[in-house]
This record gives sequence, structure tokens and C-alpha cells, in this order.
Amino acid sequence: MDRRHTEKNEEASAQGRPTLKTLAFMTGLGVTTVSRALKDAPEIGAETRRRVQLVAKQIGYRPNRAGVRLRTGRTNVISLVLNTDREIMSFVSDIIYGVSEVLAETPYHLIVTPYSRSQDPMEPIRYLVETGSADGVIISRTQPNDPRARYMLEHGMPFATHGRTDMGLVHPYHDFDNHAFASAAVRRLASIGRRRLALLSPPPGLTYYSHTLNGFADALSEVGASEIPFNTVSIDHTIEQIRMRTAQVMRRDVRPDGFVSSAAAATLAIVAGIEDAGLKLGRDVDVVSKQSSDLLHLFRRELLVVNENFRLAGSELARSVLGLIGGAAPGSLQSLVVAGDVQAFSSPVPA
Amino acid sequence: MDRRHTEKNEEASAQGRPTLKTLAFMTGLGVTTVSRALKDAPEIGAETRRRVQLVAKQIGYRPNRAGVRLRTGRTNVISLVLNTDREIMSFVSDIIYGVSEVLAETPYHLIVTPYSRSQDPMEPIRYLVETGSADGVIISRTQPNDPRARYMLEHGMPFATHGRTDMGLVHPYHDFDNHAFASAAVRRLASIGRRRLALLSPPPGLTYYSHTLNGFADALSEVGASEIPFNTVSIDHTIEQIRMRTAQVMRRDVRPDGFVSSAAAATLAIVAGIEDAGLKLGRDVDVVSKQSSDLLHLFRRELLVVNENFRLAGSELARSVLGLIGGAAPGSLQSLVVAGDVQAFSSPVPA
DNA sequence: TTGGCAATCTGTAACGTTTCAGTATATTGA
DNA sequence: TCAATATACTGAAACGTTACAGATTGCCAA
Repeated sequence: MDRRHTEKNEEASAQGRPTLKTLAFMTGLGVTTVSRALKDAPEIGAETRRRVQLVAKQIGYRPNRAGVRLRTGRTNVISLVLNTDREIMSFVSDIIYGVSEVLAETPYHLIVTPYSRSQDPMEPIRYLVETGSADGVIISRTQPNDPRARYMLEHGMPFATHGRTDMGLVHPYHDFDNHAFASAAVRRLASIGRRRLALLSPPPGLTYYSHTLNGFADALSEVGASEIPFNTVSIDHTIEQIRMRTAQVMRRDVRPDGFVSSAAAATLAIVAGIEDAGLKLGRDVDVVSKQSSDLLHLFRRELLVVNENFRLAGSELARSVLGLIGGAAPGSLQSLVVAGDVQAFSSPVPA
Repeated sequence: MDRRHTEKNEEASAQGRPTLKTLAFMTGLGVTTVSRALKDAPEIGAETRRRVQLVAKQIGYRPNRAGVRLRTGRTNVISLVLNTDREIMSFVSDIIYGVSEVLAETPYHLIVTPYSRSQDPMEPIRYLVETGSADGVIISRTQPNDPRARYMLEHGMPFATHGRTDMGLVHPYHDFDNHAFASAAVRRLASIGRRRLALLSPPPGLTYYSHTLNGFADALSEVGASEIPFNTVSIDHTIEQIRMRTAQVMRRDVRPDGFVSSAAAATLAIVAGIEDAGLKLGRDVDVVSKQSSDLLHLFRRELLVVNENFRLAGSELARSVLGLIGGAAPGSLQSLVVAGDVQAFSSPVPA
């Protein structure tokens, strides 16, 4: 009554990780049946299915990733592509944590694919697509006309971008409403009497550069304030460059009485530059800054801040890629976080 | 004269990634020969070897990771195990970048394996070992008696730790000399006349907690200064907790006139707490802090800092694991970075 | 000439999985 | 009753790689 034991099946039990063969041996079924039973295929009897799944759970069966990958091409890997030297510090860990959070409940692993300044940003993308090293990709530093997005779209590689593109192509993204941020910042500065505003923008070339610029400009004309050009530096410049440039502009006759800064680290440099010029934050000038961790208020109580949640960004991006892989419509996997209110620490709400 | 074309070999060329079969077809050799030629096996003719390697390069052959992994068990993956909520922000990105830098020149991928507060730190380790998901592992938050290190040692999983253990077991590590840091910090504070020092330590339990404590205590008795207990908080506590506790202790009659802080973010909180109590940094009290990015001097010019390079840590850790995998002796893969001098920004070198 | 041996090369099997093309058994329709 | 069909299962093949156990050839010593 025991018809298994195909001569070859040299006692599949004993040591090593359990495989389908182990399960087949234990249940007395064929590996095909076991495989199907585990993925709830319809042509498996209900009881058999339950039995297989029970045994699998009992002995802690986990599908061999290499086997699955070789057979199906599915890697169960999501790749986060990062610029190794430009990417701002705290971004990264937050995004990674956000992504991890979501992937933790799935069979997916997160791999980090870095590229450095010297390299073509397309290189890691090409690598991933050509070698099929990932089922999905997350990129940041998104550009209006992003060759990476176009390439992945053309090659059918599921991806999500941190930041939007502007190519008339629809794909998943997560973005922070930087237009709203810049506008709110300007309005806030205007509300406390600031009239000559400078913007420390994201690096030109990235999509949110123009979002930020537009939000800044729109609110500027709305409140009737004027702009002091400050576009020789961006948040991609070094702390020292920003600091010097700030000090320089603050020593002019017509100097800004308000700054809008797109990054927290850069804000430290702006404040340092202001103080280098012998001026005082909150008295001579106010600064509204984005921040991702809640630390700027410790730096100077006079700072005004807007929070951007990168952990959330990571989660959303991960959810989007998974959704896309799962067959959802790309258009349904886009999220935009509207900037929250400008927060102050020292003074009460403005007039 | 054309003896290939084993009926089965249905024109291995055309589309899809090139495989060994493709190469075999193109060179007219067997896949075994091609496989060996590519890895410089000795029993392959010099010319054949060159020819195969040339063709391989020409058509951009890359070994299929799943194939290799399934066959050999080698994953070509290094896993960085991170605590998702405790790990201090800038740590992470720097370490990741450091690791990436090294892995970039190798066939290895970096995967991030997270675990959260709620979980047993052993869980990700067990997962990695049981599923064989990585060829090597990097862990941080190392403890004197670290069950993860012991487990991996027992199971033959190559790993390196960020921070040392103290179990009498030899394994690769990279560490920053926190004893030297704390000593230097105390000496510096003493040299500018500070006599009542408080230490904001790493969380108890981690190895560098006692290193730091010992360095602090040793130098304290050396210079004849006294300690103001401050051990109800550690750098793992929230900014708010540290801030409140600092303010509290600074309002006492006998209060610290010097702080040693093991983390930059915590230092922000300490300074805030000092100022909450109506005291002034540099006048009433001095603070020596570790920092990993060069930002603290922007925060308060009076701060004294010691730099810790986490990017270097990442590189060293990666090199260590790779070395171990490559068969090097674990004892030869240990590095300890001695703390640099305490740096000031505002005042000249102390008397 | 023969046997031995080194130098090169080769086919087959196996890693664990899924898919394809069945096979056996029971059930149904007529 | 027979054939058709549905149900529940199965073996074999394939993904790309490497290891094992040969093959084939040429050369040299005897």
C-alpha cells in the first residue's frame, strides 16, 4: 500500500532544508501536487491542500528562492537605486525603513543598488533590467524627462519614482507637494512682514526644482513680495558653499529678509551664513525650512519648518511597486502629499 | 567540419540574455569547457580560454545568479542587518554607502534585512542562516555576549560586527575606540577647567557602552575630576527625554560643567536642555560630542567634537566579510579606529 | 608498436521550482 | 452499457550553472 519510494528518492528526510521533494515524501504525494497545493491551485482536493499546507507549516518549509527564480524569472527582489554621494543623508535611512516596513510582510527582499557621481545614472538601471536582478525598482532624484523611467517603461520593468516626471507617461510615483510647500512658506514669511525673499532650491534638473520654483513665484506675486536671486547655489551644494553664498548675499544693501530652504542640512548653512554676516535670525531675517526629522527647532528656536515624511515616502513607493507588479493600473498608484502647515516654535501664530 | 548543433540546441543565439549555452554555440565548444574557461580553470588551453573570454566580453555575458545560486549555494549577497527604529539616522546611510562602495567592485549585492523593536534581534539572523539567503552578514548594535555572533559562528555563517564582542570568540569586527574618545573628551574638558562631568552614554547592553564608561572613568580619575550621574538616559532615548533630563540636572545646585555625548543628535538635546535651564554653552558648561557628519559646529560654535567615520566603518565591514568568505583568518579582519583629537571651532587650542 | 600519460575537451546529472502533457479514477449523459 | 467528461493527481522537462566521470588526441618511453 506504499507505492512511493522512487528508487531515486534517497530518503528525502533527515538533514538540510526541506524542499518540495521532502514534502512530497512526507505526504506521499508528487512534487507537482505539493507545489500546486501550496499555491492554492484549483485542481487540488480541498483536504489534500489542507494537509500539505499543514505539513509545510509544521516543518517550516520555505520555497528556495534560487529555484523559483531560475524557473520563473521572478526574483522576489525590489531594488532601491541610490546616488551614493548626492543623496541627502537622512533621506536614505528613512526611505529604507519605510520600504522595509512594507516588504517585511511579503516574500520580497530589498536590495540597494548604488551609483556614484561619476557614473551615468542609467547604468544601474540598465544593469537591473538586463540581468533581471529585480522584479521592481524604486528611483529618486526624478527628472521631468527621466531617461530611467522611459527606459524601464519601454522594457517592462515595474518601477515607482520618488518625485514626478513630466513626459506624458503614466507610472507610479510618490511625491511631496513642493509647490504647496514653497507657497505656504512664502505666505508665512509675508504674514510676518517679510518682503524680500530668497529661495534655496533643489538642484535644477530635478522635477521638484520647478515645482518649488513655481510655488515660490506664484505666492510671491500673490502676496506682492519680491525675490532676491539666490540661484547660484542649491541644496546639492556643500554646506560651506551655501554658507559663504548666504553670508555674501546678506552683506548686500538689498538683502533678503526671508529665506525658503528645501532641505534641513542646507538650512543650518543658511543660518550660519546669516550669522556670519552679523545678522540675527528672527530679527533681521526669517527662514522657513523643510525638515524630515524633528531637529531643526533645537538648532534655532526662531526657525519655521514644514515636515516631510520620508518614511512614509518609502512605504508608499514600496506599496506602489508591489501594486504594479500585482497588476494594478499605474495611474492608481500615484500619491501626492500636500505640505502641512508651517510650524513655529518660538512665537505664537502670526497676525 | 561543423559538428555542433545537437538536435536540441535550437539556435541558441537570437534573443534573450546570453547563457553558457549561447557561448558554447558561438565558440563551438561544450558548455562545460566554456564554464571552466571563464573561471580560468587549469585544464583549459590558453588560446581557448582567451577566445571564450573575448566572446563573453563581446556579447556581454553575465552569469545567471539564480543558476549559480541553485547549483552552488553561493548567493553573492551580503546582508546588512539593521534595527528599523533604534538605529540612528545618519549611521545607516553612511554605512550603506561604505558597504556599497566596496561591493560595487564585486559580484556581490547588498540586501538590507531589517528588524523592528518588537522583534527578537535573532530572528533576522536565523532567517538568513536557515534560508541561506546571504553569503555574509554585517550586524551592528553589538553586545559583549552577542547571541547573534555566537549563532552565526556555530552555523558557519561568515559575518562581521560593527563593534566588538567579549565572548572569547574571534571574529571580524570594525570598531571605533570609544574608550579613547571618552578619555580624550574628559581630558579636554578638564584642560579648560571643567571639573564636574556628565556622560550621555550609549545604551547599556551594547559593548561600546562599557568602553565609553571605562574611558570616561579612567580619564576622570586621571585628571581628578568628578562625575555627575547622568545614567537615567542614553543616546537611545528620545530627544525630548534627553532634553528634559538635561534641563533637570542643570537646575540642581551641584550641576555638571561639562558633558560628554556619544551621539550628535543627542547633543542637540543636551544643548537645548542646558539652555532650557537658563545656562549658556561655553560659559557655564562645555560639551564634547561625537559626530558623524560635519554639522555640529553650525549648531553651536562652542561645541567640541570628535569625528566618527561611518562610511569607513561600512567599507571596513564589507571588506572584512568578503575577506572571511575568501578564506582569510578572522583574526586578521579586525580593525579599530582610534579616536581623533577633540576639535574646537570657536576658541583656539586650550592652554 | 604498444601502453601510459598528460592535455583538452565533453555529456550527464543535479540543485529546487513550475509547467506541460498526460494518467487514472470516478461521474455523468445517453 | 459505453463513451465522454470532470476530478485529482503524476512524471518529465526545463530554467542556467557546476561537478563528476569520462572521452579523445597526441606524444613519449619502452
